Amino acid sequence: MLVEEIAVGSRPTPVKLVSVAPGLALPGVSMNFDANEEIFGEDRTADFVYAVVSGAVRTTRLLSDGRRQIAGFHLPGDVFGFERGRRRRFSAAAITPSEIAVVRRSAVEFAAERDGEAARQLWALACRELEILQEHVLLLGHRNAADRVEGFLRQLAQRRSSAIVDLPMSRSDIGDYLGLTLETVSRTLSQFARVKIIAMPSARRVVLCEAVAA
Amino acid sequence: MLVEEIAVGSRPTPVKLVSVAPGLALPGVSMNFDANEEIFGEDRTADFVYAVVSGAVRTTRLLSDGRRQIAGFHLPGDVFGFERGRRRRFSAAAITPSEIAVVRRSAVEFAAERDGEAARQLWALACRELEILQEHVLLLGHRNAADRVEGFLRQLAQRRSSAIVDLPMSRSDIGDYLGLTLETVSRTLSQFARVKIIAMPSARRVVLCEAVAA
DNA sequence: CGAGCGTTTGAACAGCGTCAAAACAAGTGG
DNA sequence: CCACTTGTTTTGACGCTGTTCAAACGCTCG
Repeated sequence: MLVEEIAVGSRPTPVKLVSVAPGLALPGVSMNFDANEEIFGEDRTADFVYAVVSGAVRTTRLLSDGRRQIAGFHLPGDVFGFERGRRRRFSAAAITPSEIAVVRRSAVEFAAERDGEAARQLWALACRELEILQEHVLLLGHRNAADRVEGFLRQLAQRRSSAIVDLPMSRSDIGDYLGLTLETVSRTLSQFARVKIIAMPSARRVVLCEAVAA
Repeated sequence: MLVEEIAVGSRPTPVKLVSVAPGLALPGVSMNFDANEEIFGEDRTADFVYAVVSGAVRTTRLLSDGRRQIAGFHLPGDVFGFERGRRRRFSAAAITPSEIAVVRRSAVEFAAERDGEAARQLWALACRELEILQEHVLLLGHRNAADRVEGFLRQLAQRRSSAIVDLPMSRSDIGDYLGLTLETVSRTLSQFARVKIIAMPSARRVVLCEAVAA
């Protein structure tokens, strides 16, 4: 049965309709992943599509120089794992313990062909991912560390619609996302706190002051 | 009539079916743009979708520090100008004299809802754009200039399926695409030529040696 | 309480950005 | 055909910013 075919992850619930996006329910399962547990690996066959229910996920690629680049952070409501070809071009792992909705790719394609509204929804989802990726490119385009980190915090705040930003990911993750070292990220955050651009009640929580939150 | 509503560009052909992608023809017009002519501007209403027939296009965003980031280069066969919201989040301009197929957005959405195959094609197009953007993020993730420029040349060669790469864009464009200055791009290319990684018959043409083309 | 991991901070170095000038290419008009 | 203009590309010198290497600090959990 389906739940057996999904090798990774643990304790899948039985197949039923899972909500991939508001107004788009597809047959799939909900699975739980531990922190740092791999969801799928590079070069594996891409038979499933995923939606974050709770927690946080990172998609990464190993670079030629041995470093890893984080292609994206995926938060509740985001989908990931779309692929044109048969193989994965990135690997994905849970950052914190996460609940993930898993839908068979063929089920998605089936729905897209049958149901015009579903096709529209899927297209809108892909466009949303496109926009998020475009914003990521803009972040990386900034030449200095301060602008990148500030933009990163802004984006998180905007996606969460809150000036209080929880950082599920480590400094190293943020660095690999922004093309910086973890030390530079740490230093920049400390400096922001020193000049009162942000408050840092703990290392994994940031509060943006009004001027930045805008 | 439609051709009047499209303000920018010149000499639009009458409305007919234009090929947006292999196997996807939609009602639209073909237009010609001069080098550096704007196709659409930031914050304008996003009523059209575009496909490059010939030439080359850049999509850009003005950054807070006054610099501009190039979000993507669009070559023949690429589509651009997809938008979820009503307004453009980037501006687009022709790099060289270009022929562009222009399709009304409502026509695209109409086709997507009616025709399952068209919806599939559109989804595939969006996924393709996603993949190109992901590769762009990977480029920008590299910490040194040499790796970024090398990756850039590799991508162009791969998209063109040729070791001979024509660069329609200026050094400044490449810099804004890679998050580098035009001087660094120029220096890096010169260095590549010096150590015979590439040959540069002219400033706008690069030939990759076998070891790099792979 | 101690072990282990993530974070912070420091000091020295290297690479890229900045500023500036020269070389080059392409087009214009005498 | 050549002098002149304009825009792009190349190259040089210098300073700053982020990386690198290293050590100390502070959580969290056994």
